Amino acid sequence: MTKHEVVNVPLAASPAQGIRDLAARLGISIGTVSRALNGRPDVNAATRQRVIDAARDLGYVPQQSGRSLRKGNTRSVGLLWEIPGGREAYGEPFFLALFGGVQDVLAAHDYDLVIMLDRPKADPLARLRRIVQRRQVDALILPWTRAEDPRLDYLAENGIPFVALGRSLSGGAHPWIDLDFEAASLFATERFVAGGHRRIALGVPADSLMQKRFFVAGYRRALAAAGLPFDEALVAEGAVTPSGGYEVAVSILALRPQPSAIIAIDSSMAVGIYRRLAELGLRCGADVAVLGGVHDTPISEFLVPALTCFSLDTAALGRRLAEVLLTTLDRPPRAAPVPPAGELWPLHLVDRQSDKRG
Amino acid sequence: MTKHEVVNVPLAASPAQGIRDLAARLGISIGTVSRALNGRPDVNAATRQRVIDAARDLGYVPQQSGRSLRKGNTRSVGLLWEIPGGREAYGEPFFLALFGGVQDVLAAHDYDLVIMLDRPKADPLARLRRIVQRRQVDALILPWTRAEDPRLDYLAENGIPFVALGRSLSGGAHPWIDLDFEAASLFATERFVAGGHRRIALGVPADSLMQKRFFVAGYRRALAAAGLPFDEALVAEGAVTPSGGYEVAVSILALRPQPSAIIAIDSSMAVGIYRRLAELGLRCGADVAVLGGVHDTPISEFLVPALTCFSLDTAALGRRLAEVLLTTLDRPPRAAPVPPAGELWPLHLVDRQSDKRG
DNA sequence: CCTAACGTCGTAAACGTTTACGGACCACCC
DNA sequence: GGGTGGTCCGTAAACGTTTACGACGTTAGG
Repeated sequence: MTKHEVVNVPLAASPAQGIRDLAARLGISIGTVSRALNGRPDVNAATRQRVIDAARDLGYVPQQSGRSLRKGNTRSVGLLWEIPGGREAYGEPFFLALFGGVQDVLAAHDYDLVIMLDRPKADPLARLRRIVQRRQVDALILPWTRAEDPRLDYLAENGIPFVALGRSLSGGAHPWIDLDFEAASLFATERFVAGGHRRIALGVPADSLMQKRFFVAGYRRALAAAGLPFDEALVAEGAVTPSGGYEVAVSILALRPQPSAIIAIDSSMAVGIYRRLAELGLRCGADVAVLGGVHDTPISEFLVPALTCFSLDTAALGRRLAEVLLTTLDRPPRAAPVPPAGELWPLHLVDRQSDKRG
Repeated sequence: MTKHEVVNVPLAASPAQGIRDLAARLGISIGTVSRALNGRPDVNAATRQRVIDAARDLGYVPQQSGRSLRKGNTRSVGLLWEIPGGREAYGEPFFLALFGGVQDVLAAHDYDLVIMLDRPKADPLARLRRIVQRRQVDALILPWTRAEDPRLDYLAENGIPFVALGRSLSGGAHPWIDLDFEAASLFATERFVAGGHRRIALGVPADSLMQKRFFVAGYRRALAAAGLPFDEALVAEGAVTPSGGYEVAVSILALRPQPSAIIAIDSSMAVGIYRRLAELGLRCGADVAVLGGVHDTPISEFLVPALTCFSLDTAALGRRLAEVLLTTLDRPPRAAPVPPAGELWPLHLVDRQSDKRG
């Protein structure tokens, strides 16, 4: 029995479980198989092709646990997403498009995106710590930072690469991407002032999200520039949901003199605002102008009247988040670290009917 | 230097990276540390407590890759979720509540839920295969089965435990949970017939989801029982989104004689239907009755008029999915296999205004 | 013809953990 | 005092993969 005969033996049909199996069937060593599949230079072109073909035919794919144990990384990026216990939750349509964008870029670089859900708990770091200590992911994406956000400090201390969606007061220098809520509310308020509105109300979330600060700041700047007084009662807090919008509208529309315009921070509040207006016999647009804030979800366009709101390319935002993460992740070990930078994304007004008299 | 002195040495403050570190600091072997942390019986109670305390203080958590390499499992359950490339996507509010329920039960059993996104591709099995072959998860949850669903066959062939959300024509016996769409549309149609409606239209998705079959089947049964003819033109197809609902309404309301009632399969179509009605000067309820199908999302309640639709405890459904999976997953290796069973969950009508004349 | 260089591949040692196995020690009972 | 049994713990071998290292054969250069 010569070597040639061994080599030409047809490969068995049953799937190969491990690299040893594959190597045995090809009559070569596991080291060569691994090198061939990993694109190392020191393997004969013909051998490499044989290995690749055999792996395809037998359905061999390296097992992740062995691979990451040896290499010390997982080639996956985590996204830890906190959802409240109740039935309503914030930002779903928005997030799906966002995650899709992240996924596309990561997949192109052979990274996996793993989304993990978390419930609000006494210790906000508990789950994050477990993920980091178990080394389940190589890097993290943190959606919606809060004003004081211990997650940022924790990740920075432990040297885990991450990118934050939103700015924060805590944490040192780290890459972030945020939407320019301040410019958006500034623009919206100026627009209403120019349209003759004098009492303009704001709908914002009740929690400590950074968004809220910036949104109110832009509003105040516009008022000040127009010489209008800032009335605390005009800033109403509620959940970023239809029911939250409803509550916001209830409190705002009970004020006297009644405000003539409402700017919500997020368009998901709009449905609730519309309902309250209808209950009071007020026409949206003609009697009270409504501007729907950020996120041009599929709903905005089909409401009656169609909702004027702010839009951005959500999938592009997701792609960019992934790209930023990859610049710190996929670089040679001894390369100079990239300075962490922030990006402020503009929001564009989608001009529809809900803010118009006609 | 006696043993006692070694034992009483205070533990260093820097975090322990591996089990060897922890063992060295405690002056015991790594085997004992592992046994202590894994709750094995053959370890002294005092020693166990020392180990647990030290692990807590030093922040030691076993690294996942080593653990799963040795044990042959990952203690995580995957959920592969296909999202279309466009901006709109189906069922987000519904899914978030569902996933939350899954997460809660899995976490209670010390399993991780990892959600992975996928784009529709030429080979619908590509991603699934990679996940299975890399052994990234121990089991899978498959949302929304199609009539012919190769994913089910693939998982069954490879012996991967899974539970499907929805029934299917393909695949052998496997556990599933489905919503009783047939009973729902039967009930809704009967209700409209009893209310005097004679031309009742249906809005269903364009793809091959099993839901659609059952939904149309219930509708036809109710019509037949009432002696009403089945008119194919009354079944309109569209995406399960506001814009899909709009398109469905456009085609339905152009029919002559005009239908007096519309039953959508999913409440997310309702916003688009409402808009089309408004454009035609028709009053929702008074002129055309609308029934919103499944999923009582936060939006349904706040639409004007409030949407009558079907509801179910989505979080409970998610919890049940996880429980079903765990019965096949968390049992001793040599126990008798549980016979795969299916569960059909009823849908309850939430009675609001959109289907009423008044 | 000797040496160096090169291309290709096999060998074996890691990575961090769990666990089968056996050994040390003690207590107990005939 | 010699078993016997039990408790507790250390040793070492896995799990599947990647990769440093060295070996082998060939070629080129002197």
